[in-house]
Amino acid sequence: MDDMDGMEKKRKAGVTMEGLNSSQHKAVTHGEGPVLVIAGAGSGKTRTLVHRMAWLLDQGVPPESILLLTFTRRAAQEMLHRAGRISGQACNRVVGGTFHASANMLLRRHGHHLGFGGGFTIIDRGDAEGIVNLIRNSLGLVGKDKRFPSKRIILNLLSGAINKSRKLEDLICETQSHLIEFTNDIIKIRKGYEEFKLNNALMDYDDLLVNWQRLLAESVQARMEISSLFRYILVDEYQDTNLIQAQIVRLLAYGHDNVMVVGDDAQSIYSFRGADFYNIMRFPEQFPGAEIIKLEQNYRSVQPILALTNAVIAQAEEKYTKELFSEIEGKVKPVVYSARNEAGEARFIVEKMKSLVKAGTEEKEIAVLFRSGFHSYKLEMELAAHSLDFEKRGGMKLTEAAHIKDVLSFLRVLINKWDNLSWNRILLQLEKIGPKTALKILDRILADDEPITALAAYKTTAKWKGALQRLAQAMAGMDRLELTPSGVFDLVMEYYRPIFERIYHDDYPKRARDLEQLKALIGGYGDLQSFVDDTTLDPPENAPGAQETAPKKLILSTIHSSKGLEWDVVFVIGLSEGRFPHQKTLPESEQWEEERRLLYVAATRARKQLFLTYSRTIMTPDRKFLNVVMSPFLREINPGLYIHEDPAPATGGNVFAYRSDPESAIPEPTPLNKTTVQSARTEFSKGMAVRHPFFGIGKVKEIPAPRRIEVHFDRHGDKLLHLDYAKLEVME
DNA sequence: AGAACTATGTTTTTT
DNA sequence: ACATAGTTCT
Repeated sequence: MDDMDGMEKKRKAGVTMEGLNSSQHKAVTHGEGPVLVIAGAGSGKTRTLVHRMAWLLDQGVPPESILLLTFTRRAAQEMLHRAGRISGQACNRVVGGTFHASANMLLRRHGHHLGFGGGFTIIDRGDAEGIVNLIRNSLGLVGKDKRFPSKRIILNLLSGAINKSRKLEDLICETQSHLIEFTNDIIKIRKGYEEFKLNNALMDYDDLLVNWQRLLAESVQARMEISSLFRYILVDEYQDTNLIQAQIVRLLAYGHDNVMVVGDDAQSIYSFRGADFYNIMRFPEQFPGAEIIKLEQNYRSVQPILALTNAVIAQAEEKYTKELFSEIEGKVKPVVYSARNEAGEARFIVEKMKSLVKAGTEEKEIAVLFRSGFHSYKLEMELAAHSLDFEKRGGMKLTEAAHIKDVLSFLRVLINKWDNLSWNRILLQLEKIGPKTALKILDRILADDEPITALAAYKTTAKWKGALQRLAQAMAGMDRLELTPSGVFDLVMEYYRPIFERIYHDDYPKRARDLEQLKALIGGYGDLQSFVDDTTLDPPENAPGAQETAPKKLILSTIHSSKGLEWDVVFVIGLSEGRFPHQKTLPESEQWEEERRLLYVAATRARKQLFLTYSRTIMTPDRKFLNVVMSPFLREINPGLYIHEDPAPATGGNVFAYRSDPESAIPEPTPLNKTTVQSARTEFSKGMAVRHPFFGIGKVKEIPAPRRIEVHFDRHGDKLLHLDYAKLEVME
């Protein structure tokens, strides 16, 4: 990075191509027409795009005719910044961002206002309460019908449908058909959904893209206008696009086909969100005459790390064959560490970290990656105990926090007075008003032409009447057009602060800082409508003007959020069976393959040193200990590719199904030993009835140690067994 | 009796 | 943050 800084500073005009290999150079200087860059991890995909951007600018292409589509807003900013340094030109006129942000901007420009003016509501997890209540209410199933699906099921169905659906009608239809499976009362459900559909136009992230796609597909004029506006289109992480996004790219390039997409099929990890890596395969069909450039040299990792990551991905069922190689010197093999328990795993990591830091590694060059957010809890505690500072990524977003949503609902109601979900949220904040009462109030006021006035006039003898009046008064005060967004915000806070301090009495000072941040954000907007649109679709992380602060701390991150980043030292933790891949994943499924790619993404983040750790015992949801083995993805790999550190080797028992053969360079994977997996997954607890092939039927008496079990057998008395040896079956 | 509130346990990944 | 069960309020 540093040498590149120097290189970029040295030049004033004329893009330098130093440090690019011939394939990259070819991609960068490709003048016109479609290009597909298929590239491995760490092969300089993003660098190629950055250099192309700089090169285009250097050729005299005006910045505003370049459209840069990336996966995250942060990635776009980073790329624009770098291209600016290389070309010596300001890139702030290049349009860059996520698909959603660009869609929002372009649609606004074409007068297709999105957001809440039309009564659309974005669904997310936090809105579950409102949605489910609306459904239940419209079905007349208030707290009676036990057969009615739970909130969780409805939500899962909705989000499942969202990921796949193209149109609102499909969404409703699909959810409805799933709901029918869960209930026997088809007519009721249908009727309820019809009403639900009428009252609540649902809009999800993909619908925004559909709007964009429709605009481009249906209006030749819009298509012409936009495609002549953006003469060069660059797309990063193309394997993470969904079908609509691919269509949008196709339509955007109408007439000129100057599209360059880069991607790696082996790094496709977002299928649960609708991403389809076949988009990469289909690119040449969509853009006839597309040039395909492969980047196979890795510029990130040392060869031993690459050997291991290659082995991980070599097991994939379906892939473009790419054998990555690296010329970066280094002999340190990745380390696989088997800990006895999670505490041991955490201790190992902290100790290693401390010695690395002592030896001169900067803390910001170390990252810990894991499958799910909660896998790092133990480690977080251990780090805190050693007063090591860290930044956790992949947690909650600013706009997902409850208190931020509270404030946003006021703003949303001001934009759309019939936004029932936001109203619902506001009403629930009042004491003595719960879901039922809120619905009753909503029923009345949403039927009115002026909900706020109707609220003020709401007749009731209940104790909360005063609170309702104060709310109505405050809302009426906010609902004035001459107010600036900041002005509205201040009024909201004036009303909301006492409520805020009551609801979050535990930790409101901490949450108050988020509200300050929101205030700063809102200050950058001229009108409330755009603010509400933007925060809903693609929330900006920082207030305008706030410096993007490069973290100086050690990073803990979910693998998903680590995409596209790299560190000198990477720890991938929680590589136990049942934890990675995620428990519900079935072998030989699409999902299984995606989990494997996830491990690949994680391991390829490392430049110099890679640690893969797992614990032999994990805690189950019901606080029982579960004996587990190494993740199947690691068991498939030739142990010669890593150093196995094992402070307490499992005695007996073939933990590693893989039989190493030092002679064969690329070994055949041994199929997983199903019985081992089975017994490893079985959990035992006190009082459980079990069967032993020789001792017969018995009852678990005690579990003295993680791998030991004491059983009282009907005929043979008490026996202390070792789980590695004993073939115990659980009786149902 | 029904609604609101409190306490407790669990949690896949996210533009 | 959500689900669920159990308790208190109206």
